[in-house]
Parts: sequence; structure tokens; C-alpha cells
Amino acid sequence: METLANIIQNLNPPQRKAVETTDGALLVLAGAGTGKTRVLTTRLAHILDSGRANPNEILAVTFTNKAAKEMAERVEQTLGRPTSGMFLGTFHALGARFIRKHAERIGLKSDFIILTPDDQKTVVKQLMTEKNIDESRWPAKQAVGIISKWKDNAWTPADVPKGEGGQFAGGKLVEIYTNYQARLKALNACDFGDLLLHAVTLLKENQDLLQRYQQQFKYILVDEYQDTNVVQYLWLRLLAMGHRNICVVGDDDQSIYAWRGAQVGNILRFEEDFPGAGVVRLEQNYRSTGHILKAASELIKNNSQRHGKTLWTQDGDGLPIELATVWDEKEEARSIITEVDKHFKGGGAYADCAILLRTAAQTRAFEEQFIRQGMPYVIIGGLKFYERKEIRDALAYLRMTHTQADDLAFERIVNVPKRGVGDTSLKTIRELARMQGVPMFVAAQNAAADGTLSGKAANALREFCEMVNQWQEAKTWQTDQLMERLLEESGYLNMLKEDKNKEEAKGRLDNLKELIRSMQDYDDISTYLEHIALVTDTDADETSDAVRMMTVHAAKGLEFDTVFLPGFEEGLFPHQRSLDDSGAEGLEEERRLAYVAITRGRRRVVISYASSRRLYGNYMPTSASRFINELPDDSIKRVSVESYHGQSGGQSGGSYSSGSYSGTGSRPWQTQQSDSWAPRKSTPLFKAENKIKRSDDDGAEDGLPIGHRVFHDKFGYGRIRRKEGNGASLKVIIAFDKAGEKKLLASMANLKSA
DNA sequence: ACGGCGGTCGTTTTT
DNA sequence: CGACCGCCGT
Repeated sequence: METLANIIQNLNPPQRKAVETTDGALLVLAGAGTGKTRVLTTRLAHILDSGRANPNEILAVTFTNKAAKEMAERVEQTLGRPTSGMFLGTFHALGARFIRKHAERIGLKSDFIILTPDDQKTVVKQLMTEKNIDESRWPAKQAVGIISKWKDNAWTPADVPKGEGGQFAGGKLVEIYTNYQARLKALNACDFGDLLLHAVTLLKENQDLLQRYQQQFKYILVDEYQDTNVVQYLWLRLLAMGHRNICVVGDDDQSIYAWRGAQVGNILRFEEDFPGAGVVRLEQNYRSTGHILKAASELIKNNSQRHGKTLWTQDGDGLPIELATVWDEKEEARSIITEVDKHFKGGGAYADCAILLRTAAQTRAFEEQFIRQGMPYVIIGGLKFYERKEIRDALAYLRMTHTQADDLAFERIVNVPKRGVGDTSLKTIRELARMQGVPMFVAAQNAAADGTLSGKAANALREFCEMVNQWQEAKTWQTDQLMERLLEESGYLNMLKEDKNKEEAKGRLDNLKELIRSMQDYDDISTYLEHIALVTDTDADETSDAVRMMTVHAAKGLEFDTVFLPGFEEGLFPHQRSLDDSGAEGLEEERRLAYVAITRGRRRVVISYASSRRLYGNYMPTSASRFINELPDDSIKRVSVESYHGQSGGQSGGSYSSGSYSGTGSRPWQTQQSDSWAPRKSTPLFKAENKIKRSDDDGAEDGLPIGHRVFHDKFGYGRIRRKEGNGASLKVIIAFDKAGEKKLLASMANLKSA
């Protein structure tokens, strides 16, 4: 067992300094792959082990649950004992914990619910409708966005500067914000922004609390400091002013959330905020090869707003960064998949490979090709589990059972499945509730009983309320069992089982099963609801051997053997919108994003760009990203995509070869249109005579025998299961190898024999 | 109450 | 091109 002293001894000098400089303010500039987590955890272990502080005197803040969890595990591992009592968690989780403890001081109850962005939109929309604000001119979503930004800036409604919000909603946005906060209080709810805003308000307005916590937290540690926004900064500052032992770790070059309120200025200004602060630079990289680091370093040098550091490695140069031009996004996807295939056939794993994209929409072209080629892939950080419709519905049932005053939950599920309670009834209930000052659930119950509402709606509501009342008596059940009962008795499961869109409904049912399974670890509803609100578990299939696909934002903090970076084109990366909205600063953020992307690669990085890309349906000509020109010639190698000619198995695709362009000093791709990447007609996969006759070709023989193997352009290979109908409306049910079972119209599906 | 049609709009999103 | 939303017709 390695002792702590040993671990510290084995750190490199700057790392050791970052661990041992425990007192005072310290800024640790930790470049990508420089052993940041190791330093953080060792530092915490060192503070505890040396008796400088007890666990409950340490505040350690991260942005993600994943980072918090990893840190907790590694501190315990290093220390050899549990660290219970330490205040370690995300800004939001710690904020929630703090607010729950002192909820009454800001007019909340400690069991307040945490609203999702979707809930926020619902509330704001209602407020805007009440004020007769034209939602087509001023979308509620945008209003939520602006209000959230105000909260990021630590502005309560009273703090919003005059003129902020401009003419939005006829200048009434601040009014809406005020009403919104009042409404949340009535709902006993906080949105994500409130978890921090209220935390700061509590400290500002309660001297006793401020003093108490300033005393308590002897040591404060902050991860990813470059991503902190104003309200997070203020919170930290308030707490740190007691002992002034604050250590922030971050990398200004990896600040990619300015558009969400993060202030790069926080990290750039740290030494002014905390005079006398020490600065440590971690620059030795343990992740990537020399070429990758050189390319990334040269790129980021083009930014002006930075502390400045240079990554280096003891290891060799490795492979140069490969640069490929392709015709369009389809060829881009095919060529990358071919490269992955080569990697796999050479004994590598699919999971070594990651495709990092500027925008989520880019996944589409890849998905189509993955399915077609039957290559396993996972999209990481797509739709969050709890953002799925069926999950939100299920949780609304749970919330309804937990608190019958949860109006948002009530509105969400009172008519799901359809019970015959429409907009009109709902509006009546909403108004009644408002007038009587009672929850909508109570208003509905009354209205159905006293005849304010009648007919079908009243009956439906009576039944619904009766059901909820019964559930409330089962509140103390195991959460998973209760959830199962709610879904069954509400008719939700039946609704899905009868859904005509079989494939989709099956997926939803699976998700609900997964939800119920995840509830087994929680024995009461409120603990579970807190968990689900603040924790996104996206790492469900981290173990599966599949190509990883995600946005660059989602890739921050991760690393892969081989990284593919498609779409390095002007307008896409850097994204036009960043340039339009934020000019030079926007460009710098895009460049940091590119820097993050490149530094994810351990051994191999492949950048590509297309000459033409489909945008909103039509093909647009594109040009190479300016970032490509900012990469050093010595560390890049031009590769071309070979053409393909009906390769075995009918798989089409391109493959890279370092042809005539390798290592040249000139930049041929800017001017040349070599025929090796000119558009080419794709080779037909099957000869015409192999093509299955369509049903309308021959009434007696449709040429689609059950059990026959077929190929479909979108879904890939599969086997015919059943048939329905005949003639022009003949449908075939095919079990695809990768895409699951689909029902297709034979005359449209363009199936080919396989 | 609710399904279907047509007009609009279209980055990134740790919590 | 497609998803989403609101409005309109039943």
C-alpha cells in the first residue's frame, strides 16, 4: 500500500507544490491531461491526513456529479478511510443542501421540489399568457433563457439593471421574472438557478449564517474554476472570506461555457480578487503524443485572453494529426467508419474511438451509416434520461403522490393517458385554484363535486382524484413498488402497450423499467426525487464496446485513443452563431472548443471537413475552418479518401491513405480540387437483376419470401418476418440486425436481396 | 377534446 | 429536410 507521503513524493514538482501549498489563496492552472484529479485528491487527503482540518471543515465543489463522485472515491482510496462529513459535491447539490437547511428564511419549506427546464417553461408560459403576451413574438423558452442568465448573474428581480431585457415582451420581462419567483414560492419550488441564487441571498441577508459558515469552512477547493459564473463566484467569495484558504483549479484554455454565463474573467482575475495568491502551472501532459500537443498549443496561441501555458510531454511525437477532405457529410461518415473498421480489424476496440461533433445535429449522418454498416455505437449525452417524456410523466405521477399541491405535476398527467380533461376544463381548474388559493388538485376535486364542472370531465376528474388519494396512502411503500403501481393503475402502461407505434412504445416501456430498477436503491420518495433532479446518469453503457459519439462539450474531461473530428468548416466550427452573437470573444471560445476537442486524443487525431454539407435540406458549399490553417504544418499530415469500388459485402466507404499531400508545406486543399475528392457516383451495391421485384411488378409473386435476407438503405441488413396486406399496400415486417423490427411498405422500401 | 394540417425555425446545455 | 407548435376543423 502506497503511503500518502510516497504519493506526494512521486508527483512532479508543480503538482507537489499544488498539493503542499495548503494555506492562502492558490490558483492551479491545470492543462488538459496534466494529472489534475490526482493533484486535487492528493491535496484533500493531505489536508485531512495532516490534521489541518476535519472533513466537515472542507468544502470541495465540482460542476458534475461524475467529478464529485470520482473525487470522493479517490480521496478515500488515497487516505485509506472514508471521508464522510466532507462537503463535497456539485454547486447545485451543495446549494440545495444549504437551502433545505435554512429554507424557512427564504419562504420555502425544506421539502421544496426542483424544477426542470421544462417545468420552468411551463410556468413562464402560463404567466405570459395571463399577461396577454404574444408568445409567437416572445417565446417562453427565450424568456426562461434570459431569466436564467439573470440568475447566473446573481440578479434577483430587484437587482436587474434598468433597460436589461430591452423590449422583450414589451419591456415586461422583469415583471414576469417577479411573478415567476412568486409562483415558484407558491409551488414550494426552486429552479436550478435558485439553488445558487438563494444560497447567496441567504448568506448576504443573514449575518449569523455568513459567520457560521465562514468559520466552518477552513479549506475550500473548486474544480473547473474557469466555468464558474457570477453567482457561483459570489458564493465562493462570501464563504472564503473567513479563513481565506481557497484553492481553485482550472484551465482558462478550456473555458467553453461562456454562452451559459461562465465568466472566463473569474479565472483570469483570480490574483486580483485574492491578492497574494500563489499560481501553479501544470504543464506536463501524461495523455497525448507530442504532435497532438504541438498542434493544440499552436492553435490556442491565437487567443489573446489567456494566462498562457504550454503543454509538453516526455513521450515521443507519435502520429501527426491527419487531415482529410471529403465531398459531403455522407462520405465523411463513411470514411470515418471505414477507419474505425480498420482499427477494429487490427485488434483494436470500437470503444477506443470517439467521434466528437460541434453540434448534436451532426450525429444524424453518422447514425445512418452506423446502422447501415451494423457497427455498434453509442451517443453520449444525448437526451438526458430524466428529460424523456415517459420518465417525466412517471415522475409527475410520483410527485403528485408525494405532494398533492404539485400543480405542475397535476397539469402534466391529469390527462395522460387521455381521460377527457381538455384545455377548457384545465383552464377552469387553474382559475378556481388561483381564486380559492388552493392547489389545482383540490380545486379539481371541488369542481367535480359541486357541479362547477360536469359531464365527462367531471367524472374523469372524480376518478382521477380518487386514485391519487388512494396512492397517497401508499406513500410509504418502497419507491419502486409504488411507481409500478402508479403506472399500472393510472393506465399509463396500457396506453403504451396499445400504442400503434410499437417500436417507440417498446423503448418507452424499457425506459420505465429502467426507471423502476433505479428506484430500488431509494426507500423514500423525496430522497429519490432529489436524486433524479440533480443527477444525470449518462454513463449507463460505459462498458459496452461501441464507438462513442458526442458533442465536444460533452467530451470535456474525457479521453480516447483515437479521436475523429468531422466538420471543421467555417460556419460550423467556428459556428456562425458564435461569431454573430459574440464576435471576437465568440471566436476565441470556439477556438478553445477546438482545443478541447484535439486534446481529447491520446494517440491519434483525425480532422476532416467536407466541401459541401447539407444544411436544412439543401447542400451548401463550405470551406475549410480557419482553425485548420492555425495548426502547425509539422504536426499535420494530409490524407486523402480513397475511392471505393463495390467492396466485398456491399459495404461502401472511403479509406484514408497518406497520398501525395503528406508533410507538404503548401496547403493544397485551399485551392485545389483534386479529383480524388471530387464527387463520385456511389457504386450500386447490387446488380439490377438481384434486386427484388416490387409487389406491384407482379401480382402473383411479390418476391419477398418470409425468412429471406434483405438490405435496406437506412436500416441495413435484416430478415423478413411477416407480411401484411397485398398489392400496392403490401407491408413487410423485417427484423433488422441492428435497427430492430420495422414495418415497411414494400413498394416504398426499395429492398435489395442480401 | 383532439387529431391533423400547415407555418416556422433551426448551437453548444456540466445542474 | 425534419421537428415542433399553434390553430383550425371536426
